[in-house]
Amino acid sequence: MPKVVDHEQRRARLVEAVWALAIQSGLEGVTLRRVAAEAGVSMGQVQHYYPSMRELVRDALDRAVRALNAKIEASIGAVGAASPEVVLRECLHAVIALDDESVRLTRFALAVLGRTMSDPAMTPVLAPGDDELLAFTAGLITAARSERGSPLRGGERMDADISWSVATSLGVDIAIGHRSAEAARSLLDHHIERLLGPRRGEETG
Amino acid sequence: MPKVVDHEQRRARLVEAVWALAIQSGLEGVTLRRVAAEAGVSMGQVQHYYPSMRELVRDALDRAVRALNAKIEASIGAVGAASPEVVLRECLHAVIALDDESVRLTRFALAVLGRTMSDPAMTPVLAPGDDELLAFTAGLITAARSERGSPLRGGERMDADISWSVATSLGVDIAIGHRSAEAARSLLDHHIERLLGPRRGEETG
DNA sequence: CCTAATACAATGCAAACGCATTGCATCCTT
DNA sequence: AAGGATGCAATGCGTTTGCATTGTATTAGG
Repeated sequence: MPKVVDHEQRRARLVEAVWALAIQSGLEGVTLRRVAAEAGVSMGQVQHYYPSMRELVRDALDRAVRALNAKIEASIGAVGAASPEVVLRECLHAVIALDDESVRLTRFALAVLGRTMSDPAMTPVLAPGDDELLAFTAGLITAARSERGSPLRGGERMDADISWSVATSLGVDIAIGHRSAEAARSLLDHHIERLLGPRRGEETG
Repeated sequence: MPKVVDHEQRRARLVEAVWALAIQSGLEGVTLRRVAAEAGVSMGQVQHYYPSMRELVRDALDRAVRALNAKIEASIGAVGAASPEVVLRECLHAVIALDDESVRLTRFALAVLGRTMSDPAMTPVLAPGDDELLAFTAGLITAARSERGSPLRGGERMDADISWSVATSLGVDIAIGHRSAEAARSLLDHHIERLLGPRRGEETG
């Protein structure tokens, strides 16, 4: 019965505005009026789609995290069937191979993290790797090691956990400008090399 | 000529109030009036010691970072002269051995990080390990490895960089409640073990 | 065509904000 | 004792905030 519009598109536009504002002037710079202005719509429209500021930011964070995950999963899926080592490398590198959009999203997520801590309802969305992901990664490490002929020592699960920590930490460093992408990449390569150990027959000293 | 008071104590009290407010309700919850109330003083006093909100938060961040570093350096200094491996372990563990106060400070620093990105004047205070620290740590790693009789492969500088990333990343995880202290500790131990390699004569597989 | 529901747009409002100003009490200096 | 600098308390101001309310245009169903 009403005017028919694309709700999804409206929300996406508003959230986009929130991202832009938060990145350029901090989360404190995100107000209903400014979001409306940035999106080029009226304040009434913002209120129509989000009952409160809180909900707006919440959805913006939610969409940012989803978008980031989607990008990572896409680049992982792109490698297709390959050796465990290649897949592992792609997984970890995907986290730090941030295009401009990903940097924006990461920065936004980081900006929200501060507020997040005092708002338990928002926390879960930023939780670290789940059990499933760690188990999968541990499997990759095990396979890659045995493929290299490198000795297994157990603790691959911990190795996986640490590797994700390293990758995300480097990703954050890139996003906030504390590291260049190349520096992060070579660090991650170094980590993976140490992680998988020497190839069969390779000298170690 | 004026009333004589302990300026340092006043500022410390105000900054303490900022920390408390920021942790419990986010940085947005830090206002001049609330800081005054939390510190149990008048708003006039807050203004007297800090010309603007910005300066207040800036000093609060500065003091938080200093306090954190002081704690870490203290626990490192406590080990005195010891083997490189012991010193190295202490250095890295110091970052994740957070007492309640350190957790508060870390959380605060994290809360400010969001705003920081849009305020370049504040950024440097949160910069990662400097060259000096990395060189020192790389030296420890080299020494610890040779003490173990573990082969050197070069790249100790990168190993040092990665190790600090792991430690700080774990520290952050603890502070925001994504990991327990024990879990972080065993992960860090695992990392160090892999980092230093097998002891002479030890089986690897 | 009529009606009701929807999608806004416009405006209003109380609260809260940072900061400026003012006034007074205190204490050292002379 | 006088005087001036300082430490603060109190209050006021103009702006901005999130949100509520109200009004209006649009369109599907009857």
